[in-house]
Amino acid sequence: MTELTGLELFQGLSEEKIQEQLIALRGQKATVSKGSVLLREGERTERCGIVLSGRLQGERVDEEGALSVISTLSHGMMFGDILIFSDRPSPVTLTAVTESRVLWLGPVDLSGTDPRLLKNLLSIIGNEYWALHQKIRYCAIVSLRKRIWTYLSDREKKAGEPFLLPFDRNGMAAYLNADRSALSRELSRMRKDGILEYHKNRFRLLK
Amino acid sequence: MTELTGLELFQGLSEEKIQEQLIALRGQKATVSKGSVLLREGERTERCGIVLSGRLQGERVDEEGALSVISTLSHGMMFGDILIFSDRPSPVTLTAVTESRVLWLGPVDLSGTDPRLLKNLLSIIGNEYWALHQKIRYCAIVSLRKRIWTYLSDREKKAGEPFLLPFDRNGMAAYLNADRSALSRELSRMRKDGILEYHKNRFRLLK
DNA sequence: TAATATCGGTTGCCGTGGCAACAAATTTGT
DNA sequence: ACAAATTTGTTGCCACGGCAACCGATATTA
Repeated sequence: MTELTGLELFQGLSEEKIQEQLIALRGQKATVSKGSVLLREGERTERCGIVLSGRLQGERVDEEGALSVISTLSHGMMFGDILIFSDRPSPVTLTAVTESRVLWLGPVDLSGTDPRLLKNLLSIIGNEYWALHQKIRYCAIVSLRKRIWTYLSDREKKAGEPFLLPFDRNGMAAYLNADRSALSRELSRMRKDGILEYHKNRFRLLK
Repeated sequence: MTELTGLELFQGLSEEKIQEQLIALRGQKATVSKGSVLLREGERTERCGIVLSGRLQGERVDEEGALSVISTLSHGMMFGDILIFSDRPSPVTLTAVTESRVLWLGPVDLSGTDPRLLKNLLSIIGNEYWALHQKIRYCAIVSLRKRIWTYLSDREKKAGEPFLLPFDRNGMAAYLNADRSALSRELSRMRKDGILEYHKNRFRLLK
């Protein structure tokens, strides 16, 4: 169970306290297979969760069937946490991109939770809210090249020099709200212009 | 002070309880003049607030100077609430579109707040998160006409038959991430095609 | 009421990028 | 190792919509 002590939600709690809270929060681990759906767009949920391993993806398909990727979740990240206290249904479908292990939590009773945990939760929520604003920032950029560049720059700032994206080209296009072939074309142009190098999902920005 | 009892944050609290919490939350009312800035993009804040009257707008200007409107806030809506518990800076600049009155709250000490108020806060946060997802949904629609239509449909669902938008054309374009003249053109076409009527910011959808 | 500013509509130009179709490269399964 | 499937790159076409420029209408101030 020591794999839980590193999670942001449990920051500042002792091992024993975590175990205690885990019971109060009705925590239980589960393994989900690649492609399975954890949460469906439009459905209410009383449970949230934390990714222990693997990768999840928040996505939505419009009426024409076009896929739009909203977020990707990897180790330590939470999902559904903002929704369980509201009566709103999930705005995205949460899918496992790879086989993953998750810690399910809930239904949550606020009165039983440690105030430190609550503080951690609010901080996590702030981060998710921030990430969503980033996504909006990308969306708002009209020029595809600038959109790509802004996104890659942000990733580089976070991950440093040559970095990996959590996407294949389809996913990247779906996240950046672009046509896949247009994305490929623009990446080629940018490479030809000498402002970046890449191979598959490994990128390095020049200049 | 009875104007506070209707606010979502104070739902379920008695008048006296509200007064008590107001002190704990360091609440104070203020009037802000049209055009003034309540919160600047990139700055941290320890205070949040509730709109009592008037209208605020969350916006951002990109490096080319193009304005992008992220959200509009009117009576009863909160701002900054998600940020005060996280170390993230504000992703938007919050501006008063009209002269407005706001109730400032904070710095907030979690331990001093009523659990019902906390529950209300989490519900409000859920709604804001949801609204941001709506905004992303609009952003993700490539066709301008469909983007406009989706937005207007949502407004109609909420407000019914002929409804008013909280925008002039510039604001509407900035919210829908479009060029103003392109928006005007498309609205004209849609009117000619007989799928909507409008005059200034009053709209009615047909079909 | 004239003068000025703001706001909304219209139109021509033309580049970006969506779309489709195909080819090459890489991965997966048997 | 071969075949099938998936992923990625390339290219031609062309429409959507950004951009600029202009005009009329409405609102604001002197």
